[in-house]
Order: sequence, then C-alpha cells, then structure tokens
Amino acid sequence: MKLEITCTRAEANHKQLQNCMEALDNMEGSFQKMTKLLSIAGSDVRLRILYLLNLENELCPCDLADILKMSVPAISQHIRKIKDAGIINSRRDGQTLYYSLNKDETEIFISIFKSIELIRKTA
Amino acid sequence: MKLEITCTRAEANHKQLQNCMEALDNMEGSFQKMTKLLSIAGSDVRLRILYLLNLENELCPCDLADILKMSVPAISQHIRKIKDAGIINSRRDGQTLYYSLNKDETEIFISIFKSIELIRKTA
DNA sequence: TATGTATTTAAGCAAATACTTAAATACATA
DNA sequence: TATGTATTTAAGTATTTGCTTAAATACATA
Repeated sequence: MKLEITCTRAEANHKQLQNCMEALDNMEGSFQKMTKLLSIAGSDVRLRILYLLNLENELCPCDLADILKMSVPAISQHIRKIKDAGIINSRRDGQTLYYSLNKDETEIFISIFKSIELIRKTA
Repeated sequence: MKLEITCTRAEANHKQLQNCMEALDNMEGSFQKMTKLLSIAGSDVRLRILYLLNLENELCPCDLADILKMSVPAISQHIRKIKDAGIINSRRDGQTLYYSLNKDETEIFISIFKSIELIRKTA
C-alpha cells in the first residue's frame, strides 16, 4: 500500500484528521475488546446461543443442539469461541456441562437483546 | 447431520426446549437483522469507521484512509458493506463523497460506543 | 476536450470461518 | 472393569472475508 497517495483535496482538515488518529490511539485496547465481543455475537448461531443462555439462565450443549437443530460438535465449537472470549462460564453436573452468561460481561449483550425485541416490535 | 442422536439424558426438560424453539421462531427476522449489524460492527476497521463517523459527523473515504492508514480501495469496500446494510448515508460535494451515520440505525451503535468508553475507563 | 482527482469496482489470492465425520476424553454405572 | 452417554478435539473441506493491484466511473477544471 502506498501511503503517500492520500487525500490531497484542498478542503482536507488536517487538524481534524490528527485529532481522529489521537482519539483512536487512546482507545486501542478498548476497540480490540469490543471487536472481539461483537465478532462473537455477529454470528447467527452464536447470537442465538447467547440469547438462549440469557433467557434460560443455563443450558448444556446438547440442549442447544436440539433447540438450534445443529450437530453437537458444531455447537461445542461455537461454545468454545464464546468461552475463550470470557463471555460464558461452565458448571459440571455429572456428565453434563451447563453454560451460563458471565455476569461481568452481559451489559452490552443485554442492550443488544433489547434492540432485537425492539426490531421485532417495530417491524 | 443425524438429528436423531440428540440429548437423551433424563433431566432434559422437553417443555423448556420447546419454549426456546418457539421464542426463536417468533424472532427470526429480528435475529437476522441484528446479526447483520453486529457482523458489520465486529470488524476492527469497520467499528473504527463507525466510531469516527459518529465523532466527526461526516467523513470521506480519503479521510478515513488517512486516519486508519489503509488503502482507499480497502476503505471503500468496507464502506460499501456498511452502506449495503443501511447503516450509513452519503452526500456528494463535487468529487468528494461524505458518509454519515443513518440516524435511524444509530441506537445500538451508540450503546456500543458507550461500552467502549466504559472499557477504557475501567481498564 | 484533455487531464487530474476522488471514488468505486473487479479480479486474484491468502487467511479465517463454519461446518462435517471420526476419534479422544470425562464421567456414571452395571 | 466394561459399556454407554455427554462433550470436546482434531482433521478435512467448502465458503467467506479482507486485503492487493489494476481498471473503470464520476466530477472539476484548464
């Protein structure tokens, strides 16, 4: 990529561009964390999993496979991604693993779920 | 996939699973729309573009390329995705196209931006 | 009209994603 | 200990994504 070939129009406000760059620099880590959360939630299957965990408090992979009509390994691999991102916790009861939302991380998802309900009502 | 091989444990609450399936069925379209928005926002580059448009009101592809230190075509292709999802509008002034957030769709992004600020403060 | 700038579009490619099936692991219980 | 269930992990593959470079389009102006 040739960075030299950039915007040269007379109206370009270089002070504004500089301010934008600084604003982003100050928030580097926050953006990465939020991107991670959103890319997890930005999948049809995973958003449903998160929604269901919020609705039912806890569910096992097998329940989720039944509800979403998907194979257990497919569900398990989605769960791993969500878990690696620190969004859910697990609890074992015998052979069964129950997954639930990590309360420290739910805030953004709650507002996403609210928006989903809102879309339904206004659609 | 063999759907017959599903959860057969004694504790499986079939009424609960049925309720979950019905809850999802009622919200099919809302989930798809939200997944679309989140998958758009779940990219480092696009989340920054949305944040910057919210911050500065409007910017052109060339400005964004400068700020994000990326090629203009790369930016343009991200913009197209965001535009196809109905999240941003454009206004032409001579040769320059200015993009801005579509106010009808900002609500969820505003809460995402608030969470980003929050992460920064608590981190 | 010819030239230049801003932007988009297209083609190509490497990396990431999301399934599949098969095998491994963990626990329960006869 | 042997068998069965719940789950995860691994390997393979088709699809999607996000860049690159080159070409096309749109507008401005000499």
